[in-house]
Amino acid sequence: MKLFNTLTHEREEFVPRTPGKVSMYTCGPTVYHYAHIGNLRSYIMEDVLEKYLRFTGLDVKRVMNITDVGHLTSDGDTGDDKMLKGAIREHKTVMEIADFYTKAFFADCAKLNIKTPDVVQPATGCIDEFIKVISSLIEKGFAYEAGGNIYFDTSKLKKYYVFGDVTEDDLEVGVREGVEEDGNKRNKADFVLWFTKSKFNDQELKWESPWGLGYPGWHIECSCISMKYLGEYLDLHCGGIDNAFPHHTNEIAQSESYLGHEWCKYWFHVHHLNTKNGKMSKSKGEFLTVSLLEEKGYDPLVYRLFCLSSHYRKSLVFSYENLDNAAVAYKKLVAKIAKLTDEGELDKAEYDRLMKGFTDALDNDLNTAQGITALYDVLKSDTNGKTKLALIREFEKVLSLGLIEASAKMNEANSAEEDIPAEIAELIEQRKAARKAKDFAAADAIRDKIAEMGYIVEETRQGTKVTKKA
RNA sequence: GGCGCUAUAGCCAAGCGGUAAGGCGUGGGACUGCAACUCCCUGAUCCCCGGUCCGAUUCCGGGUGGCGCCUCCA
Repeated sequence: MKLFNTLTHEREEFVPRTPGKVSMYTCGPTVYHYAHIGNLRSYIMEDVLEKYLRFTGLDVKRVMNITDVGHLTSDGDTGDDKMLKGAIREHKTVMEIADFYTKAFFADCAKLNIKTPDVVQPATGCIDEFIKVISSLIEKGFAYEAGGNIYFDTSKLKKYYVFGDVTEDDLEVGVREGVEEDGNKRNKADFVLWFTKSKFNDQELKWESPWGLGYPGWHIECSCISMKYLGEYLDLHCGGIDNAFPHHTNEIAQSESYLGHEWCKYWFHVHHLNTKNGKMSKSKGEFLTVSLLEEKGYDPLVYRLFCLSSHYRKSLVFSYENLDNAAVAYKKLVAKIAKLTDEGELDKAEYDRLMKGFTDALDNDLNTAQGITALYDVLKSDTNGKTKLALIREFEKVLSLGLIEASAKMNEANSAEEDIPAEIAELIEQRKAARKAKDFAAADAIRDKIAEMGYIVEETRQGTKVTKKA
């Protein structure tokens, strides 16, 4: 398959280093608050990528970190610790906060049919690895101590800004409000590997290190966790586009300096979910969660469909109007699939043709929008139900929209007339009689009454249909 | 200011040199007591200006707009 590689700015054929095997790393959440649906867009698209790689027969090992320490609101020694802030906000300990929001994150993922990675590693579980790598970086001359902290020296690199053609002078410092420069740094782009001097006397999580009691910087965890589980070479690193700089740039700097060779070949970045006012972000305050969508009556999988109907490398504007659009499309899709039966012989030629439509789409830089179209093409084909269902089941291994399950549920609801309470059944009989007598006012009144009792009456081509309200 | 991504119908969106997929909505129709469901029909000189080419939405150059990053972010 072809993937756009942020490192080269080109669509490249994805060729893993070891034939048949893929080592894949994903930057996980900082567990100081709920994930919002913008965060989850990235995880949805990465999930599709992982599943498609598996679909094509590759053996994927995927690792994700959980940031539960060291993520400051600024990368100098000045920012607040996000975890600590969360703990203060909720009057809990940092570890309680981490535990709570880690669980919440995976619960949201489960609702969105996002598979849990093979390895999930909290940063606090790898302190020894961090110390090992930082020590080596100091030894090799890539890191220095200043003001009690250990910094990575970006001036020692041949090339630091790997994702864009920039020099240090091009960068404006303090563009964002509230960012202070750390005077300990030798170079503007240097970043902290290990903190010992911190203005937080109440920093709860501290570890012994050769440089004193302290805690790790944010960037070091991803490099170390990746290397611990996936070795010296990484095929694919994923994350949100906002992490390209500085986070991923710093990861590359420290990893390659430590290893002495190229580290990761392909970089996959998902673009943002925006509102009319720009990027949805936690620091701006207002943000949408999966639970909130559920409260408003949306199936989380409708949001997944919404994400899949756009390309991952395009910013996507969220609005309820757009989500409603997806909700209707989802419902219709499910209804169409529910009508299919597993009858007939598999039509091999048509199966292959339609399958090709799907794989061509996904092979083309994970074009999920086109993949959804391939799904519609299946439904519109004049082939038999067996062939269609076989294809849909295969597509669903990648799309994971829960279409088969939802259509089965729909069929169940349709055939569950025996579960209708006797009083409802009685009303339906009354309504039938009223309709027969052309007393439509009475019939409509009864229908309203039934609706109040939680059931929906519809006249279909097959006759009166009664379903329980969702 | 620098760097990156992007610009296609009311909305979402595909398209990778040979004269514009798909979804939602709208309007019309079939069906229906009504409604819902379902089915059929319905819409675009592809941001602008140059260039390359027999031919450009597609490639190149230059604009303009949107979004992102430039030490919190997925």
